[in-house]
Amino acid sequence: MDEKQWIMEIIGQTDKEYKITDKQARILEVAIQEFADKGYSNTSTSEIASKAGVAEGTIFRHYKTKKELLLAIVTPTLTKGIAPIIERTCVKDIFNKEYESFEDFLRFLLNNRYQFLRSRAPIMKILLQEAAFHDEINADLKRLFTNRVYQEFTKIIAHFQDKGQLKIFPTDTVIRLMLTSIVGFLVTRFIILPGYKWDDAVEVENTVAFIMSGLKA
Amino acid sequence: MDEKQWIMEIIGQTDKEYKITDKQARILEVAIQEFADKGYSNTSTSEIASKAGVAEGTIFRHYKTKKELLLAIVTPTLTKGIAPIIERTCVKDIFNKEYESFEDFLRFLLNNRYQFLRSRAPIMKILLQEAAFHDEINADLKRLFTNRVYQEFTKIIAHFQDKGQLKIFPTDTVIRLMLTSIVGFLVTRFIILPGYKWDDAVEVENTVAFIMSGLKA
Amino acid sequence: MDEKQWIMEIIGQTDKEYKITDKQARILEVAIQEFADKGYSNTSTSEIASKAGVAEGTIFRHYKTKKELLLAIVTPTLTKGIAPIIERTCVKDIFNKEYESFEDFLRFLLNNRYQFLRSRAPIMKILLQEAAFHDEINADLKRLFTNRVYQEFTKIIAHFQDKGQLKIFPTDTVIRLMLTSIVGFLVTRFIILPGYKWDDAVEVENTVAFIMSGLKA
Amino acid sequence: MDEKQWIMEIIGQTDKEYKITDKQARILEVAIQEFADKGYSNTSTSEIASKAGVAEGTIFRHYKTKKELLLAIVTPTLTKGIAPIIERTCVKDIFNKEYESFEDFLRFLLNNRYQFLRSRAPIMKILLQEAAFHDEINADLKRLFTNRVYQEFTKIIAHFQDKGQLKIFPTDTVIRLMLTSIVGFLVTRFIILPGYKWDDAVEVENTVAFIMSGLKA
DNA sequence: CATGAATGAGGTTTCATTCAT
DNA sequence: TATGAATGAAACCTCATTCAT
Repeated sequence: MDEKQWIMEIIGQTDKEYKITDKQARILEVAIQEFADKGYSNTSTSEIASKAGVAEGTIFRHYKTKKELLLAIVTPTLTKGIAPIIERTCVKDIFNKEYESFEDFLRFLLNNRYQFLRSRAPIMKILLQEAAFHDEINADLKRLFTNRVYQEFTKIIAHFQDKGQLKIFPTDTVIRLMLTSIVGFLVTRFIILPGYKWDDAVEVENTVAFIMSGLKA
Repeated sequence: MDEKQWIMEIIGQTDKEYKITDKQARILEVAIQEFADKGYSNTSTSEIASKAGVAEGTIFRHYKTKKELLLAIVTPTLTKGIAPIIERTCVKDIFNKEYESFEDFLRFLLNNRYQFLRSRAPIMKILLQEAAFHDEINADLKRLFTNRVYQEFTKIIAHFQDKGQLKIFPTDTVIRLMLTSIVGFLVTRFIILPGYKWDDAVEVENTVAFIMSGLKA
Repeated sequence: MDEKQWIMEIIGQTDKEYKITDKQARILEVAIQEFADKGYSNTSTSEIASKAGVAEGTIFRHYKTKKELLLAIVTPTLTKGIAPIIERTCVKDIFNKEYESFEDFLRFLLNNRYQFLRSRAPIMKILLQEAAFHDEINADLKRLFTNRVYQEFTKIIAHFQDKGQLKIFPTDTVIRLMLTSIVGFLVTRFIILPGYKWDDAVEVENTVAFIMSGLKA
Repeated sequence: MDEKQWIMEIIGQTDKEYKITDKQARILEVAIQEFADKGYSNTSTSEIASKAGVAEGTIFRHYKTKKELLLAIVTPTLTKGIAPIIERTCVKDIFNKEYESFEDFLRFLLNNRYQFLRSRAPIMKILLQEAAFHDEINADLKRLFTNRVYQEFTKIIAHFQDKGQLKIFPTDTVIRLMLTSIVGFLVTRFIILPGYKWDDAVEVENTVAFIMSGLKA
C-alpha cells in the first residue's frame, strides 16, 4: 500500500522479504499516531500496547526500550527525508543541465518534498518535536544538514549565481530565506493547518514565485 | 534589570509593587530554564525545587499544579507576543498614515518582535513546543491569531493593495508567505541556531528586502 | 572427558547410553556457569538460551521450570558430594581396619573431596548459595547430613576414641571442628580464592596436621 | 536498645541526633529480615513496603535504588565487623603486652566477634550471601581484609612466633587455619544452626583449645 | 509562608512460561 | 524435537501532589 510505505523504510528492507509480524506493524502504527498526537513523553507504552491490541511485553520484545521505538520510527524518515533527494537526484541532474533554471530546481524540490511528506506528516511532526530533546536525533539532524543540505545547496546556489540567475546575497542568507519558505510551507500545510482548504498546486506555484522574486538577479 | 523584565509580565503587575518573593522568582527562573532545555514533561517538579533551592512543597504553594506553573510562564508572553503590537501600535498608526509604505511597516514589525524575543527566547521555545500538546495554550494561540493577527493583517494588506504597493495575491497566501519568513527568521535566530555568527541588522534588512521583492506590485 | 564428568551425573545414567543432545549439554554448561557467576535469581532463562545458542522454548522442553533446571544441576552433586564417600568407601573400610589411624582417614577424606571438587567447584558454589533459599535443596542437605555424615562420623569418632587415638571432646564439637577445617579449606581453595598460589599437597598435609593436633589424645 | 544498636551504625551518627523517622527504621528492619530470610533478589520492594506498613514510594525517597538499600544495610556492618577490632583494640594492646599469650588474644578475638554478631547475624548472613554477586561489597571486603586483617594478623603472628609461642607454619597457612576455625564457629553458631542447643562458653573454650593445639610450638 | 516526609497511581522494563508452527 | 513470538504478572522506580509541622 502506498499509505504504509514508511513501514518498509522502518523495517529497513525495501523489497526483500523480512519477517514483520502483524503485531509489530500495529505497534509502529499506533506509536506513530500517539507520539504525533500527544508527544513521546505523554504517551505510555501501556497505552500503545492496548491500542495496538498487544501485550505490553510484546513492545519490549521488539524494541529494548521506549526510546529505541522512537528512534526506530524517526531515523529512517530523517535519513530519507533529508539526504537522498539532494545528493542523488538533484545535484547530478543540475550539473547535467537537467535543470535549466533555478526556478525549475525549486519547483522540483518543493513538489518532491511535498509528495514525500504526504504520507509521513505524523512522523515528521514527531521528528521536529523530539529533535529538541533527544541528542541522538539532534546529532543526526545536524550531521545530515551540514553534510548534505548545506554543502550541496552551497554548490547549487553558486552555480546559478555564476549563471547570473541569482542575486549575490550571502549564501547563508540565501539558504536561510529559501529553506524558511519551503519548510514554512510544508509545516503550515501538513502540521499546523492540515485541515485548511489548501489548493496545493496554487500554493506551490505561489511559493516558488515568491522565492524567485526575492532571489533572482 | 532588562533581562528579567519577563518577571514583571509573569507576575502581572507592571509597575505596582506586588509581593514577589525571592523564592518565587527563583522557581520561575529555573522552571523556564528547565522547560526550555528538556521539555515540560521531562522536567520534574522536584528537580525545579532543588535547583531553585526551595522545598518541593513550596512550588505548590504558588501554583496549584505543575501545569499551572507552565501556563503562568507561557500565557503572558503569548499574549504580549502576539496581541499588542498589532492592535495598539500598528493598526492605528498605519491608518493614521504613520507608515507610508508596507516596507516600513514590515521593518518595524521585524525589529519590534526581534527586540521582544531577545530576552524571551526560552519562553518562546516552551510556547512553541508545548502548544502542540496543551489545549489551553493551543486555544489561546488560535484565538489570538484569528482575532488579532489574521484580522488586522487582512486589513493592512488590503490597505496597501489598494494603494497599489502590493501584488494581488490571495490574502491568505500573502499572510502565510510573510509570516513564514518572519517567524522563520526569528526561530532560526533565537531557537535553532542562537549561537551562529549572525549580523542581525543585515539579516533583518535582507529579510525585509526578500519579502518585499516577493510581494510588491 | 574428565572435565565434563558431571554431565554423566546430571543425566543420571553412568554408562548406559542415554540420549543427551548437544543442545541439552550446552544448556547445562551455560546454566552452571551463569548460576555460579551471577546467582540463580540474577540469571534469566533467555540469557542462558542465547549463550547456549538455543531457542528460549528449548530450555522448557527439557526442564519444566527454571527451578527444575537448578535442581537438575544441584541434586546429583549434592548426593554424590556427601553421601557415598562416607557410607560406601569409609565406614566399611574403617571397621575392616583398612584405616589404622584417624589421621589416615582424615587424609583420605580431604584428598578425596578435593579431587571431587576440582571439576565441580561451580556447582558447589551454586549449591552453597542456593541452599539458603530453596527448601528442596535445604531439606536434602539436612537429610543427607544427619543420616549420613553425622551418623557415620559419630561412629567413626567413637571408634577412634575407643582406640585411644582421639581426645574425649563431645562428639558434636569434634565433628564441628573437623568439618569446619575441612570445609574451610575446600571453600577457600575453590570458591573464595581459587586463583591464589596454593601448593595443594602442602595445604592438605598442614590441614591434616592441624586437625590432628587439636583432636588427638 | 541494645538490640537495635545497628540502627545507629546504619544511620551513621552514633550519638548525635540525626533525623531518623519511624518509617525509615521500619523499612530497614523489614529489609534486613527479608533479605536474610529470602535473599536480596528474591525480596521485592513492594513486599518490604507492605510489611513495613509504608508506601512503596517511601522506600525510594530514602534510598534511590534497591541496591542502595542493600548497601546501606551491609556497609556499616562490613566496616565495623572487620576493621576496628583488629587495629584499634588488638594490635596496640598486644604490643603493649596486654596480651601475654596468643591464646589470650585468640580468646578475646572470638569472644569479641561473638558479641558483635549476636545482634547482627541477619546482616552478616546478607553480607556473606551477597558479597558473591555485588562488586561493591566484594571490593570493600577484599580491601578491608588485605589492609586490615591480613596485615595485622601477619604482625601478630610474627610477634608470637618470635616469642616462641607459635609453630613456624607459613603465615598464610596459619591465618587460613585460624580464621577458618573462627569463622566456621561463628557461621555454624549464628547462621547454619542458630537453633541448636549450644553451650557457647564451652564452644568458645574448645575452639580456642583446638586452634592452640594446632598452632602452638 | 515554607518545609519535606509521605503517598499511591502509574510509568517502563524484565522474565518465566506457553503455544502455534 | 526445536523454535521464537507472544504473554501478563510482577518487578523497580518516578513523580505530582498532600499535609502535619
